[in-house]
Amino acid sequence: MGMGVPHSLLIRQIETISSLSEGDRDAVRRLPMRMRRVDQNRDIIKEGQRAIECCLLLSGVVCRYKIVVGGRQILSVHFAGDVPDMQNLYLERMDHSVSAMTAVTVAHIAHGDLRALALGYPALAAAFHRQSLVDGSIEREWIANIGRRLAIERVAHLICECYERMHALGLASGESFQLPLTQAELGDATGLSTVHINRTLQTLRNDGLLHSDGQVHTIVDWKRLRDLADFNPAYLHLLPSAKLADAGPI
Amino acid sequence: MGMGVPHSLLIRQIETISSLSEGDRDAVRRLPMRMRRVDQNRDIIKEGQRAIECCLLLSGVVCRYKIVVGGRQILSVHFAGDVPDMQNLYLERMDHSVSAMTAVTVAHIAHGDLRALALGYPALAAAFHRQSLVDGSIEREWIANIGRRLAIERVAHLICECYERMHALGLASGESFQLPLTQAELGDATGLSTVHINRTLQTLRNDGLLHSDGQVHTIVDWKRLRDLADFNPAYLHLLPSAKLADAGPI
DNA sequence: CGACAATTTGATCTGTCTCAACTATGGTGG
DNA sequence: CCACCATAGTTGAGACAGATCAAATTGTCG
Repeated sequence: MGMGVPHSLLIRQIETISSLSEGDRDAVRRLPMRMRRVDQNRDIIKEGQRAIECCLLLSGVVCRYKIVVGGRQILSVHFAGDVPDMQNLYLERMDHSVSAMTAVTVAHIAHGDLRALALGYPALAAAFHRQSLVDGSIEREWIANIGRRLAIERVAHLICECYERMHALGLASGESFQLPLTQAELGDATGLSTVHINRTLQTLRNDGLLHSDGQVHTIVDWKRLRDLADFNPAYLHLLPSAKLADAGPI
Repeated sequence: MGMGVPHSLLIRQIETISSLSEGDRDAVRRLPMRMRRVDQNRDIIKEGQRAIECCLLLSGVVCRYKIVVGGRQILSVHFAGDVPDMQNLYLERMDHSVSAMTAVTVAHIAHGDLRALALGYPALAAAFHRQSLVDGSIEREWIANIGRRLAIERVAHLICECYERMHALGLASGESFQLPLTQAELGDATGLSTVHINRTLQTLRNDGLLHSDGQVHTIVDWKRLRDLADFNPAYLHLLPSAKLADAGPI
């Protein structure tokens, strides 16, 4: 009860975008959590359902997605430490589904406990609010990415974003990182077909920007990749302490 | 002091998605507001700026947008009663710009006053939070719209959304409504070119779904338009009292 | 080894873009 | 009051990014 690894993970995540006092951190450490394991490709919660708890991702990767007539659209990707369904704290019904892209472990936190926390600790209420605003900011960047960029720029941008966010969460270091998405899933995230993702990754590799081998991606030329993607990490609203150095790791 | 039209407008907007008590409404009525007029096509706030106040839209239409190498991408459209920049209550820097699509009047509300309100009235804090979550929900639907739907479906979906939202705000009644966007702006909102918007609107008209004449759009066959667009208004998270009847106005 | 999922390749097709010209439409100043 | 100009809408022709379809290849795991 309390003080566990899950609580530290949550605190770490919150502190990538908000500052907390020791009292705030202690309050988070007292949050009751219920662990659960979810298999790969299983939905954690489905569109239309109503939820009574949020889920903190402890390990693995999940995505949020919608099914429309044109196929599946992935809306966001989340890593260990993220709370992908913070939104249903104040919206009764899910307007999208959350799915495990790998086998994952999650910690469920009751809405009641989170709301009580928000009432007693305004800084945490603001941090939760801020968290959902950052999610919104990332969603807006995805709108622009899908709406106005070419395939190669879209893919490069998604890679840059995941790279930067995983660094902030301590899930990547150096120029290689593991992003467990299939090419079909990369397509669903960027609004492209699987075949075109395949060809686009080959182009990125031939151009000497990125080397992708299965789920392991190696940044070959960060500066040129960033320029191609038109990637400006400001929209992630990371605190300075969580950012990559400007010049990047290369 | 207070009790003005702007305050009623804000209350009406909040009540399309959250329930308030009389005490909450009174607190909103005491909010100090500073009116301002903005010309068409002027930015109200620009990407990168830091803001110390939110703006409540009193009349006219504004959009949020980003400029990327591929052009401009409109991220959302807002009508009288909306607070398009609720987000910068907890994020220092704008990650996008807000622009007046028509001549508009706005009421600025200081962040300090809003934060004080949120502290004293938890229901309002939740309503503000809920507001930004609904904005996020709409953004996610736009991702799916742009990423996975054909041009004609995208345009139809945007029209359905604006129609439904304007009804909820009391800005439209019957089957005709005025949406003051040029075809170029419709293109920027849907990730399409101006020329293709033009042809798509003609197709919608020839198919007997929608008749657009300048900025006045007339729903000719709501059911078929909704079906084509794959439009399900659940993502707007409107309270029952603000919804269109299921069958729609036709 | 067999089976199944993921990746890769080739060929063809098609939505949508781009470019360019032309036509309303409306506002402004001479 | 009209000539002018800017803005928005319309049309046509051609180009191209990316989709689709189908098959082959590779990888993975029981």
